[in-house]
Formats: sequence, structure tokens, C-alpha cells
Amino acid sequence: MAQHRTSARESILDAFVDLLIESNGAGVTLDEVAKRAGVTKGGLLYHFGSRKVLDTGLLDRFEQLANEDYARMEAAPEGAATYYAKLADYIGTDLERVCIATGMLAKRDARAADLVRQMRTIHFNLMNADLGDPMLARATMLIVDGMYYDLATIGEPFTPELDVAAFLSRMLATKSGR
Amino acid sequence: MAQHRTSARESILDAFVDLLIESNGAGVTLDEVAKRAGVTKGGLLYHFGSRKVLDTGLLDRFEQLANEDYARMEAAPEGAATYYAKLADYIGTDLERVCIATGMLAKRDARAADLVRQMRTIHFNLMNADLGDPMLARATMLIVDGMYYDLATIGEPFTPELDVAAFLSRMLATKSGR
DNA sequence: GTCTATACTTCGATAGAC
DNA sequence: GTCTATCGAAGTATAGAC
Repeated sequence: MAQHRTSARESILDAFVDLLIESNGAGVTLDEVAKRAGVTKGGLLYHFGSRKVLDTGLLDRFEQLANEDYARMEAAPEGAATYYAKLADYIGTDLERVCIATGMLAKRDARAADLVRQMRTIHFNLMNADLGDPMLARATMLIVDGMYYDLATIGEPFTPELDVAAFLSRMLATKSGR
Repeated sequence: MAQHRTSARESILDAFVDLLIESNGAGVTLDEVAKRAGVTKGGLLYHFGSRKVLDTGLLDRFEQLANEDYARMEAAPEGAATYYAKLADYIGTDLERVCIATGMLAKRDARAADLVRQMRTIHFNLMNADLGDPMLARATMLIVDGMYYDLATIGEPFTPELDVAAFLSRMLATKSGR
């Protein structure tokens, strides 16, 4: 039974992600999502039976994209830490968008919060395996996260911007001295 | 005209802060605030004429407590950076509570967002003046913020916990080598 | 100064037409 | 499969009694 890869469903999820990002954590209503997706609330509720089902649809998409990224990070020739620090390669991707949207959901959805926690743990483990120094892995992760946070929330790099590569050099230089 | 230091107003603000923290970014209603404060919604709306006025009341309190803390941080004998890194002295204070509550408001209130941004800038400037190294000040701030974030949101220190004092030693050791 | 009662709005969800 | 119409719950705000 050949069936259209139903794009209405995907359009609705796209609209949901967009609105979650734009509304910056405030509530996103089914009416808004339906309007943005070009359907009515009734139409939306045909595809996603309830608000909760819509949330779950987003989290499923997040999980898929995140898993793909873990694999890329682990296999990165430049190493997991350097891969993680390349914010320019992350910003603007579908993964980033779904990630932000999932973060917005995390306040009222336990599964979303779990997925975000799980992601942080996996990122740390990969960077630790790469650098072989838990303290350095931890510091690097915190710094990259913080820089991204400033970039993402304030909309511009905090002044002065930190050169992560230079920071890593400075930190790595201290390893031999222990 | 001696007038009671009207504590109903303060009780309402206390309840508002508590509920904002507990509800972790979800909506806090006037009914909930009123109930927690031991007044009715009508009573609440006598003291704070609208939802927006209640928000403003919280932000005024934040601004006052934050300004007091800036002064302490600048005058700290151990230096601004070390003062900033002492999370144990911050966690559990009224300042922390109001700070979290203000952060919750920042999503839907522009003034709250501005106050948070302003606080970050002041913290950075004080640490930079203390350390005399913008890159180190920036890294330290990001790391302390990140550790606090994990502590506050996940409820426990991320494993492994980073020793900020040791980190500062390692980083400061690299300064002479530039 | 604080409470009760209620009006108005918004949101999620259901029923049923098409 | 998508839309219209509408319900019920929850939220903010107002009017007026006490």
C-alpha cells in the first residue's frame, strides 16, 4: 500500500518547533501551531490527538537527530571535544532547532527533561574518552555550553568572546605539569 | 504618620517567588499566589493592581538584592572571582531565590531579561578587574555558571564535579607562559 | 483593607458536517 | 482528511458588599 509520506504531519511539527523557538519558553497554543502549519485546530487534532501527543512527536524527532549527532561526534577525526566546540557547525542546523524546542518543553514534560539530561551525559562521556582528563573535559564542556548559551540567548557573543581553541591549548599545557 | 511596615505585600511577594521556583518556569497563577500568601485573589489585586504590577514588584526586589551583592563582590577581600566561585555561599540565600524567580519571568517580561543581562555584564566586569585577564575571567565565569546550572537544574553536581579552585590554579599557571 | 461574585478571555478538546 | 461549532476548564480582572 503505497502511502504519501504524509507531509501534513511534518509541516505541523515544523511549525511547532518554529513557534517554540520564537516564543522563547512562553506558551505555544494549538491554534498558533495550526495557523502556522496552514491547517485548522481540528485538522491538527486529527494528526495529533492531543497536546501531549504533539509534544511526543517533537521528542521523537529530537531523539532521532540527537542519536545521529552522537555517532558523528564519536567518529569525528578531529576528536569529540573539538567537534563539540565547533558551534558554527551546529548553529542553524535542524538539530539545534529541535534541541532548543525540546529545551522549551523540558519545563512541563518530564520525558523532555530526561532527554536533555541524557544528551549532556553522553556529550561528557564522549569528550572525556577523547581528552582522557575528566576535569578538562568538564571544563571544556561548561565553557562551550556557556558560550553557546550567550550566543543563543543574548543573540550575540558576550564580550570578550573566548577562543576555545586557545583555551584548550592553555589547559592542555597544564596536563604535563601535574 | 507611623504606618505598619505592611507585611501583606511582602508575604505576597514571598509566595510569588516560592511558586515561581517550584513551578520551574511553568505558569504561576494569581489564585495560586493568593492562596499561598493566605489572601484571596481580590485581596492580592488590591495590593498589586494587575499581573504586571506583581511582576514589577518582584523585579524591584531583585534589583535591590543584586545591587547589594555587587557591592559585596567588589569589596570581597578574597577577590571578585573567588567570591563568585563560592556557590555554597550563594545557594540558599534570598538573592538566589529572587534570581531564579526573575529568570523564570525573563521569558515573558523584557525588563526581567534586561536585568539578568545587566547582572551578567557586571559580574564579568568585576571578575575581569580582579583577575586582569579577560579570557580567564570569561572562562571562570562560564565554568562557575555551568556548575551552578547543573547543580540547580539537575539537583546534584554533574559527575565529575570540577574543582574551581584547582582549575583557577591551572589556568593562572599558564598566564606567565604567554 | 479584604472578601465574594461574576464578567471576560483564552486554551484544549469533542462532535459532527462536509 | 479537514473544517465549523461549541463545550468546559482555567486565567485575569472588575464591581461592589462588608
